[in-house]
Amino acid sequence: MENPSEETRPRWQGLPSWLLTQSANHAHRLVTEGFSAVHARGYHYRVLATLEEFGPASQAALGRRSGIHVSEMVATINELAERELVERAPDPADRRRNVISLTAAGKRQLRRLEKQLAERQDELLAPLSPGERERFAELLAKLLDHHDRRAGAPETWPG
Amino acid sequence: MENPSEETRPRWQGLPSWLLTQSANHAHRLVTEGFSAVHARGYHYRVLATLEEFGPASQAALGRRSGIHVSEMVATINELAERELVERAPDPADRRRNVISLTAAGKRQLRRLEKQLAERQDELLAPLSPGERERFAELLAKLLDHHDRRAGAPETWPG
DNA sequence: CGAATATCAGAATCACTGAGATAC
DNA sequence: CGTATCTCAGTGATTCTGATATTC
Repeated sequence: MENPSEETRPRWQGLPSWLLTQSANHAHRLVTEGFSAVHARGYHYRVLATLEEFGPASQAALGRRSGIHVSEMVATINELAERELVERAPDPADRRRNVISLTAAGKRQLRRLEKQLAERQDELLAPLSPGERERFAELLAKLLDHHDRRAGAPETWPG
Repeated sequence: MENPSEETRPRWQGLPSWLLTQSANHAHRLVTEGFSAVHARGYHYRVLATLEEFGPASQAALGRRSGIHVSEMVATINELAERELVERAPDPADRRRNVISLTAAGKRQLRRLEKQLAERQDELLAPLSPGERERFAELLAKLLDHHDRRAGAPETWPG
């Protein structure tokens, strides 16, 4: 009964939704590994990148721009501030707010994270030719564009 | 500061790993919704489909074939048995084991689940032409095949 | 004895909800 | 007053690990 080389493939393994979610698991794992190699997680990268792109901002604004839930943002900023990768200062113009800004060390960490990210993309796409990679990204973008229009993007990622 | 139409797209939104994980979230959501429309979850489908495909089996064998963890299997079979979609009987030949088998009601439920699944695949792939859908599945299969060889498939899915 | 089976309890991760205090 | 911000506690879903008892 316990045949080690199982006879058939379960029927669902050809379904697009299965292929997609399984591939995404691999992608998630690769990226998470890359981040944790420099002692970070996905939220750290997203906050640092958003800060570099849009400049200093309140935690709420950062959350909107990076797609991170406000209550997650608190913990994320705690972690980044503790390592002095960002600075958290009260906003003199609006005392409800903290102004979060990128430090020099934060910028250096962002460079490391981007290096990891690039390497892991390459690892993820290893079996595909350059043409296939392009086609793959196009198809995914088309799919995502369609579904994001029908329901605001949920925004999940390695953590 | 809180411009409602945000200026630029964050840089990571073009990354294959991002596109893939976001698309997978949509796929996961669609399939989960489909299953819950008939009061089921992914594990239920997988167990029922595996039973139909391979016949009655112990919980451990079912787990290996469907990629469900043994300890998850207990709860899953509890849920299915309570609704009489499967039968759980002690194995006279090996008293450690339960023999799980599909009931007529379970087979009917499996048909409903497969109908949902087909519909949701279609919804997922809506923006793609038939040719694109084929190409998409090929690329995903190629990716998955590569990575599954390097690390035994983790097997996650709607639940 | 070691290995397999079924069960249960608990940990880790992830994203969210809800409530509170403060400030606009 | 209603709304926004920051914080924290807790929920629910998901997937493991570990421990136990039983049987092979």
